[in-house]
Amino acid sequence: MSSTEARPKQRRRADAERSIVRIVAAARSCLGRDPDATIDDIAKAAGVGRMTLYGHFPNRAELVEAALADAMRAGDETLSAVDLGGDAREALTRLLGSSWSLVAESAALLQAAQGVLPAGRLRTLHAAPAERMAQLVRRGQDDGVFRTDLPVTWLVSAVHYLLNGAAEEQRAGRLDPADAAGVVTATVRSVLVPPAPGAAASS
Amino acid sequence: MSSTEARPKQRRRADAERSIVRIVAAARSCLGRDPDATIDDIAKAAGVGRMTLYGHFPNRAELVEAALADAMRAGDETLSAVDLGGDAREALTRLLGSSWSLVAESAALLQAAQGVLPAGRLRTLHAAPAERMAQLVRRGQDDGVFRTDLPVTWLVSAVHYLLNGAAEEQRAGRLDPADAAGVVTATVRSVLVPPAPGAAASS
DNA sequence: GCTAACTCGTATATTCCGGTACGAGTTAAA
DNA sequence: TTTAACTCGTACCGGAATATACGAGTTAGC
Repeated sequence: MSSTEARPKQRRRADAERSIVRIVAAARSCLGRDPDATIDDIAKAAGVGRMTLYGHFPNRAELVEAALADAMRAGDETLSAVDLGGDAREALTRLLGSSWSLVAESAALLQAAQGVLPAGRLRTLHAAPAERMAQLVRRGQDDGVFRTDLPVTWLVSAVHYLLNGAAEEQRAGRLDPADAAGVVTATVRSVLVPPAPGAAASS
Repeated sequence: MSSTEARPKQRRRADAERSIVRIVAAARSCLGRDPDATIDDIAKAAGVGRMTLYGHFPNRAELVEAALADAMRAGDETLSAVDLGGDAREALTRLLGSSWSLVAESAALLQAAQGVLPAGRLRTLHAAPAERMAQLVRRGQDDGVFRTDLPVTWLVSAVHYLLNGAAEEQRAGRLDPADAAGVVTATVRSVLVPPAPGAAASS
């Protein structure tokens, strides 16, 4: 229910539309690098005056919300192209392959949003990709290839934390970007696949 | 090389000693809840004036460093009591059992430190527990019960992210504190134990 | 070409927080 | 008991960042 830019139908001049697009893009890029980039930084990166920015976004919170929403929308779009049929484990590999780059790009953005957005707002924002993953997990469970001894919500969260953690490692230079995707999928897979039955060490 | 409180040998009056202890404890508690608690909050929580605090810690950074160092020292102490012998998987369970509560308490503290401390400083601070875990992982690998297809540094990091993630889930009320420890160990175990050999779905 | 929408600089207010200055009162310890 | 260490309030400075005020110039769209 934001009053400014969340109206796609609202009549606006073409240049204003262009400005908004550039601002949101700049916000994604800047916040993707530094979670607490300043409004000024973003405006500069967008090639626009700070005042122009304020003309479209009443405050910082609504700006990062718009940026995050845009990133999620774009991400969900790419993800929707992934074929989730067939063996759930292979589908997982495909889904992660597409997800990884997206997460790596906007991990810091999410962190930025975390400090500004009203908590629950965040969850609704990335409910879509989370649900996509949850569905895949459930199907894998039904097919008997994914573990059922842990709650689905936790499994999805765990995947989320592993992805974001890997993004951080990569940004810190402790994880070679070339290996990253493979490492992530291998790790996540072993979280979802049921533990080897005979390998139990204790009760 | 800090000049204020990092001298255990320095002659100080008993009440000063007491103040410092209370301040550090308050810092751990406050920052453990809110990563950007203000200096004033901490002073109040310690039942001490802000000026007293500044009398012992020249600036915020050194305060959080002291708090983190104290938390790590205490943690490392408890962890050193854990028997890491025997089957590596059982040792892992024991180690996680002791680690979990510690992590859950000071997850936010670490986040606070992340934004203030000079990057590398952080790593040296919790080098001890990380090394402890790394050693266990390596031994498990040598014994053939832990996977060897991923770099040890990543495995340790992954465990770290899972622990902190679980702490966050618990704090958000999405993970029952009663189940948490079990869930965490089950998840971590499946990350470290080699993937079931026959279960591979694709190349 | 007229008008409203848009751009955008500068200047300023505000808020918050960290850190300093000063100084008086209090207490531990020789 | 004397002294130095410690406590601690109040007030202030400074920086950084968000947000507002004003007003002049520019441009899209009818």
